[in-house]
Amino acid sequence: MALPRSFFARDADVVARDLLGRILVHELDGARIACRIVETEAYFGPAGRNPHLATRADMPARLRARLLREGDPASHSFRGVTERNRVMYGPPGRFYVYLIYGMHECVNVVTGPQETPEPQAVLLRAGEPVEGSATMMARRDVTRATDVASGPAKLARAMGITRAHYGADATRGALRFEAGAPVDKVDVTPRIGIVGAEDLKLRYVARGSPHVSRAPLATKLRGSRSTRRRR
DNA sequence: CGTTGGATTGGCT
DNA sequence: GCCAATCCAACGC
Repeated sequence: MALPRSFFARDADVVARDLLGRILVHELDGARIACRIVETEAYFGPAGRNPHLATRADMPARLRARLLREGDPASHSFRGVTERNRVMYGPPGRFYVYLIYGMHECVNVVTGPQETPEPQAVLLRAGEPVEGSATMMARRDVTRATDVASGPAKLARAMGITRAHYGADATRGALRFEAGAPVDKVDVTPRIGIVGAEDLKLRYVARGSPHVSRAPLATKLRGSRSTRRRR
């Protein structure tokens, strides 16, 4: 079963959280390749475009106040509509794919209530290969399943997602989401690789998954776990 | 194992 | 011109 439009017609933080455990499928060259989503990040929009957040009693008060007052400066939609981000200003449930660092593509799904449109999206940061893993490993030229889609650009590349999918409907078509099983243990942390909004905790991770992206720098986690030997 | 710098396009000021 | 929601090879220890 594909995830319905209504799934994406909710705020980015809610969708990002709920997307963990869901399946991203791509029917390509007559075969199915699929990943179970294990890491996501939510991106909101500029202040003033999200008045309904005031009614979000379930959102942490500090985060809610911050988004209402200052918006989300780390979002690609923060400075208004442009050629690149226009899909974020459209209806939820469509893919927003962009190029970064001149060579990597990253995939997002547009989210947010349809009645009160806001330019939100959820970045797909990592996945666990569940179908066609051999195809994905070959495409990425890696030998370990945990290296296939453990990062936003890796995920896009492994699954054959490019800017050609920009604006495509995520609820139908060759590239789409299927139900899967939601994850109940989730870690919430600051987003990775951004500057200026490091205090906003909008990254969602399936706790304990070995398929998540690697923290870039000295991520001092108290009680850091011991190193494990590979096989 | 941790850290660093280079790659390389295109969006935006 | 500047530099990004990244990745990985190359180092140093």
